[in-house]
Amino acid sequence: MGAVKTKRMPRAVREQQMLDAAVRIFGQRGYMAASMDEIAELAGVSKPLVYLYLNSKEDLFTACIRREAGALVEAVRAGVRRDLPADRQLWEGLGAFFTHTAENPDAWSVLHLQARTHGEPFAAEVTAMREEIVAFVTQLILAGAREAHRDPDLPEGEVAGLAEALVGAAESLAAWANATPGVTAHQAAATLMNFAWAGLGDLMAGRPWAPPEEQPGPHVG
Amino acid sequence: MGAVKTKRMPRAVREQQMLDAAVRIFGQRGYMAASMDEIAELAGVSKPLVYLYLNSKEDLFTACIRREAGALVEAVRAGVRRDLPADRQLWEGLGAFFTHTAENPDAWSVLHLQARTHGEPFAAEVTAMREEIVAFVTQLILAGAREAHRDPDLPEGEVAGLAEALVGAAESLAAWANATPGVTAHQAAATLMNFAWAGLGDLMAGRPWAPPEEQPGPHVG
Amino acid sequence: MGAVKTKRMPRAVREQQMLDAAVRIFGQRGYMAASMDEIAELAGVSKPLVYLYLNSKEDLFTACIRREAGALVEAVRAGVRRDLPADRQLWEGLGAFFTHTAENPDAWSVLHLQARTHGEPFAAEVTAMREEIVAFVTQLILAGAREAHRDPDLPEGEVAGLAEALVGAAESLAAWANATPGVTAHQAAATLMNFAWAGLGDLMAGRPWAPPEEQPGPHVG
Amino acid sequence: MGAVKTKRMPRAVREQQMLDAAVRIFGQRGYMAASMDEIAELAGVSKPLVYLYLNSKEDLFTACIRREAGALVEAVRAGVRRDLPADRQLWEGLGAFFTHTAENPDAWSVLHLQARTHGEPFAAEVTAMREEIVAFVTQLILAGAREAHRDPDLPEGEVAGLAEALVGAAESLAAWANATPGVTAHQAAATLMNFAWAGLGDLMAGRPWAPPEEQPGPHVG
DNA sequence: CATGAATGAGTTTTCATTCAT
DNA sequence: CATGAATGAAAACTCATTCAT
Repeated sequence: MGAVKTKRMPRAVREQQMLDAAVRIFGQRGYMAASMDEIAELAGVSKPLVYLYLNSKEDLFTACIRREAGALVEAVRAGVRRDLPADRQLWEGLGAFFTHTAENPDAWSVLHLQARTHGEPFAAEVTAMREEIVAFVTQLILAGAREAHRDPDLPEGEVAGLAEALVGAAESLAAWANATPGVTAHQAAATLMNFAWAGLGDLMAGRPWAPPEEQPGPHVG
Repeated sequence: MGAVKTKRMPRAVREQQMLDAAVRIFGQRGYMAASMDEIAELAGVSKPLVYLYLNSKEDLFTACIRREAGALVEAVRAGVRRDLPADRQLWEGLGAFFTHTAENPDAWSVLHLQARTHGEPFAAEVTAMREEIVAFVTQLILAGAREAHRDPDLPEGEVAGLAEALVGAAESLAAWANATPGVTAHQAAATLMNFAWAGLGDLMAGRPWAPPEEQPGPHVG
Repeated sequence: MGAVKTKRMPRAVREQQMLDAAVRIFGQRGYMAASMDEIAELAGVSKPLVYLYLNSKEDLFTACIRREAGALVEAVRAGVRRDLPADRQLWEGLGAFFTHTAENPDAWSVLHLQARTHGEPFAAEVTAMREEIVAFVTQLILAGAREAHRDPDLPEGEVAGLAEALVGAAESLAAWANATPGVTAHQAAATLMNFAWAGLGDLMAGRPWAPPEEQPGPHVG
Repeated sequence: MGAVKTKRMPRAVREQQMLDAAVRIFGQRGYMAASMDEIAELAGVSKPLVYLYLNSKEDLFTACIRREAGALVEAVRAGVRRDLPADRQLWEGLGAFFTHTAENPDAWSVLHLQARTHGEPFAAEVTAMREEIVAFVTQLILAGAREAHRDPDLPEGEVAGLAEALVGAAESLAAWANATPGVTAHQAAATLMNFAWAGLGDLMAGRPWAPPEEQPGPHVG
């Protein structure tokens, strides 16, 4: 069922196994419905060992959030070449984001749903990650405006809302792409890129944003 | 604290009191952390009566979701005049949406967070509502393209993604507006409208979407 | 085994049954070794009911201590006629004390051993009772000195130590009498009365204190 | 915190370190609340080593009781010169007793509270020690009566009760002296000596027992 | 209609204790 | 000798849920 029951592993390894199991259970059952029994069983260890290493259900959950938040941010960071123009950077970042969330649905459930739903301490943990991403996007928007050779009329405060909307749309599309068969990370990224960069107005007028098919794009599996 | 304890009320009224209490508790504590004891006490009735009328915690939760989903859809529907051009309809719909979620934070928490986080059956309930809204938005996008007098190059499936992205951005902004002091429903609607209709590209080029300030807009409190 | 399992009793009655069971288990197993399961079973109810009425193990233990402390003080108070000379009052008080502790060995274990051994809060509870008794004895000693028509050379502070020693001896003898077959409450009271009033010196010189056999003495079963 | 972690010590030394730690933890936390983890850490050794040397928590506790009981009896024995008259011997014994208990409060807590509170086997261990002391006191009482040149009217069985009462009073006063600031071992011994030898009757009549201030008395720190 | 009395089943957490190295 | 890795068993406590009145 769970991990192969090997005896006597070094602590670091066991801890990762426990986090693997916990992310899976938390992601599928939800934080409260998840039982430490089930997590321990899936990890292939006894409950006391989980407590010995991770202290409590809350600490275990926090450890899951931290690990997965770090992994997601790292995946996006690794997927973006920072020497490209702003729209290309956004395109690559979205691709990496949708790919990672598609490949780790339980982790995405933990970050997007569970952590936000069960108390400030956990929510704060994801908020930190989110702010990193929002800051990145904000920067891209400003860079894009600069590249357009036009003094942006965008009020400082307005950009925050735009970045928030973009990230929110991305988060929502991730869940949608995961749940809708036949929608790949690539397609999700393209849809959002169009929506965000060209806008519905341009799309309707037949002026979509052109994805750069000729060059190595986002790393989509 | 709860409703005033009056004897002998018609069943329908009692049920609404119970749902009021349940939405508040579920919204604040979360589905699992909410206890039937607390809900019964806040509703001003005895626990067995709650079970007599609403059968179980799951049924009670489902009833909450249904009622609040209906109320939200109805609020949006009532806020839109269907004889306006597409962008105006979208503008009014967003205004109604942000207004309703701001005025009913517990209900919004139940729909947006709790229902999605505690198992398929509940998530399906909100998904149904969401699909209604997505369908409405999809229709608006197609109508907008038609109005632009141009054969939309938009592939059928692509529009679904766009609507999904728009609704997702709206949901995310609702939470953001609720949590950020000083951001009104009107501002949230304007930000999203700009983002969605004009797109980042146009915004950067100095071509924002113009909100119709001279006419009665969305019903913002 | 435990109380007869009767269904649907008024709360006050059930609470006394629970306290009865708890005193017995706490007295025999000790506070920490006692399990709420066992107490509930002996009381003939389910564990949740114990928690519903008594809140927690600590509260339950405190309730036991309070009830039994009150019962013991009341037994001593009821056994003493306050219009007698000091030595007779002491004699009657001791008799009542040894009788009560002999008839309620578990309660005595709770008060004398368990409560003193498991934390300040519990110990404070018995200390209050003890101080009542020490105060009574102190008063008797002073009254006795007055009756002896002699200005007592006893320094004020010294009397506290004497009362403490007398009460301590009584407590210790109670356990001894309970554990030694053939020693009645009457005999324990007589021994201690001799020891305390006459002193070893007088006893050795053949001058014991004379118990008033011709009159109704302590109520010994 | 605990003993300095030195490697390769002879077994006997290590065992004493463990017992030192155990007495301290048992005395402060209580038998059940004490954890083997804490004891091992305070002793500066690993848990398995504790088990290797002392087998189990019960055995460890028993070993503590035995060692401390022996130490207390030895302290009293060493403090008494057997060639003095009975009252002087009692005086010296009490002094040694109060001194030892004051200097070893954790050990006294283990013997007086913990051992008596957690089951027959442990209680029996202290009972054995207690009987040694009671026997010594009994002997003193009989010797005192002989010295008084008077055929003691004291019935054989009565003397047991008297010794019991005296020891009980001493135990109780030890706790009282430990808890009451400003009461020295010397004062406690004097108070009890007065109470026991002269008796309340004589005290009230102004005939206290005279402590031998001119000679080397009990070894009070 | 309404409720005080009652519980089965499950939760997190802790601890004494033992191998394998 | 000494220890890091691991666990079986149990404890306190909670909750949704149901009768009998």
